[in-house]
Amino acid sequence: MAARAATLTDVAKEAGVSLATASRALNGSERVVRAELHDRTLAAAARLGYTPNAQAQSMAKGSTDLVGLLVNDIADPYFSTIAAGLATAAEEHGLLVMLCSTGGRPERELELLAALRRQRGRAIVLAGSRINDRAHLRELAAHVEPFTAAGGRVAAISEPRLPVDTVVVDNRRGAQDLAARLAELGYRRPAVLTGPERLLVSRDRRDGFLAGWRRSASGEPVCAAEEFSRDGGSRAMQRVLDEHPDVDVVFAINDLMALGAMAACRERGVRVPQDVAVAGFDDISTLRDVTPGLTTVRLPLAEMGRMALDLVLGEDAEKARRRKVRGEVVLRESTPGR
Amino acid sequence: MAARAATLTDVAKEAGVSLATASRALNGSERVVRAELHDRTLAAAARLGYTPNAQAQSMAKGSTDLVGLLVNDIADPYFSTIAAGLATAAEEHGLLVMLCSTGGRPERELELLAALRRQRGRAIVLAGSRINDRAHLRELAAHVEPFTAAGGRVAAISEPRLPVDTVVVDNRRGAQDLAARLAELGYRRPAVLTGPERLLVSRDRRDGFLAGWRRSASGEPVCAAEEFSRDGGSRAMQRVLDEHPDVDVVFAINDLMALGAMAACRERGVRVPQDVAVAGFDDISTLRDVTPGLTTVRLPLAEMGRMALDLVLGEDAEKARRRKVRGEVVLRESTPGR
DNA sequence: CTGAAAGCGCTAACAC
DNA sequence: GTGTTAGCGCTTTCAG
Repeated sequence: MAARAATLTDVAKEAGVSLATASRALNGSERVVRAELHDRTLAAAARLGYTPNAQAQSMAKGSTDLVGLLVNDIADPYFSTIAAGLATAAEEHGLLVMLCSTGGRPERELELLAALRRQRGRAIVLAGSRINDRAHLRELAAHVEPFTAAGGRVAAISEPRLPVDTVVVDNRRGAQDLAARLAELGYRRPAVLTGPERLLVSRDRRDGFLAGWRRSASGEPVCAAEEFSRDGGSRAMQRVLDEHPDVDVVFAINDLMALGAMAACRERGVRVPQDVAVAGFDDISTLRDVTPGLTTVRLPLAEMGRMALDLVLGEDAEKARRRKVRGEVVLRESTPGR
Repeated sequence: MAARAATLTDVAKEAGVSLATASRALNGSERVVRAELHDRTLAAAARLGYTPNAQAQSMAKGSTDLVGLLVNDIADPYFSTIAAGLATAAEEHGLLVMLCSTGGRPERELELLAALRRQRGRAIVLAGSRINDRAHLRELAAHVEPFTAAGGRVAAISEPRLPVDTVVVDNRRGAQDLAARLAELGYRRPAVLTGPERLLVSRDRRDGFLAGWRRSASGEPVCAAEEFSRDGGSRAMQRVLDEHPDVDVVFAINDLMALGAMAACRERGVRVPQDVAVAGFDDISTLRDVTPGLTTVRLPLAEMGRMALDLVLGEDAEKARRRKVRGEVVLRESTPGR
């Protein structure tokens, strides 16, 4: 066993035609091959269980139909929704998506970017928050530059820190709008549950919220930083409950953290929204049915994946283009107002 | 622009060494190359922004470090969790995962399987329920067979319908156990919310539940089939509420459908669990915090991804091996008992 | 330890 | 129309 896979040469021999003819019949342009030879070739291919070798094909023609997608964590619904959107768009273009998950580790991000470069895909999409680390950014750029110089295309879905096309989420603005709405609803003692300081998403959303709050109401929000996850949200909420029991509304930097926060409240016997209101960010679809309904800032996640692919497949506009995405505040029962 | 990427030949020339030496220094075994030439080569490579061409490499050495993963829907947490588990395991083996999402369309599954074959990956993992369709199964097998015959490995995470290694989830057993527990809790008028009949997961879970129920209590469960999703669950629940308002417990074939069912109850003013109890299947992690806590059958999703990779990388045991996975009933507040 | 040269499977000129 | 042949970028004998 482990016999080698049938090659085009095998097929050509089996069909009694030349290599070139076999290639044309199987993978090349239509009509050029006489019907009889065409059929004979196809029959031979079927008999041999032949499948073209994509590696060899793309070497010979110097181009692939692969696009790489790099995400922080594929198990996170934020990224899996983006991935799904991008995959759908890719299918329409006949492209194959190579999806890699970095687990949020910067070194791994570099490794995977390198791996994607090696695959010589047509394009690479980087989804996932940039971190505030010049050295890492420089290394990233060092990979991106030769790739684009060689004709590869790169886009990012994140803060615009790299010299590539990027789908920019207006995190500040979204959080700011949310803060304004919450202040309007009569809340006065806010807390912000953030992720690690180095994550730009986290920083932007917090800063946006603070700005929006200061503009609309008095009372400085308290902040608690934890891991960027459901459990982080839970821990952050517990700290807030311990240290600032009078807080009346909590903004968690994303829905997952908000989920953890709500769970923490439940465990402590703190009622949401009667005792404390909770809001998140992203509008993860599986979370739309939690109770009480979670107020959040809706992001068009799947659409963002599609936009990134469009950017990366579109005209090469020399300069790094920006496509801005705005979040829309969605008020639900978790913030009924006072 | 669009200058071609630097090749090994370029590097060799730049470093003033032979192609073979450059190859050895950059990608081959260590020590064989004298330190000086080694360094000179690396320097040249860095200067040129050289990255090996993986396609060419794997052509030359006749093997890849790609493994393909085919899932129904990457946006579904069931699959994204499996994918994450598999990706983690793949990383440990230095393998790259090529993730493809079929959207549940059988034709697309075939197309993507073919694409994965073309990529000549080392292995392919098929995750996702098989459907009850002999023709489709035959076509699938027709792709799998030549791939394995040529030394490729294939594993499935699903019902064992294909002649390949498979991680088999004991859906019947899990549902059966759940039924027994619910009967024990005193429920007497059950309903089952299923997906399309052709989906084997759906069928197995329903049949398991029915069997378990009949063994433990009287009263035949009513069934409602809808789409295999949150919205399907909602619709199915509405129908049950309309046609069998006396139902006291509902088993939804998976957590997503259960979520939809709970939402439908809320909209109708039917209280869960006071008026009707609800249970799901899978134990999706983001759904562990819904209220009331959802009774379900826990599946080790990430672990299943890892197991599939182990199978596919392990000794080729000639015969299609089976690794059975059992679900564990997790009782939560959505089924407090009567 | 280093270099020359033969492929890996396929496409794309280029001839016939 | 169809066949021949020269690469695509790299690894790997096989000689030196």
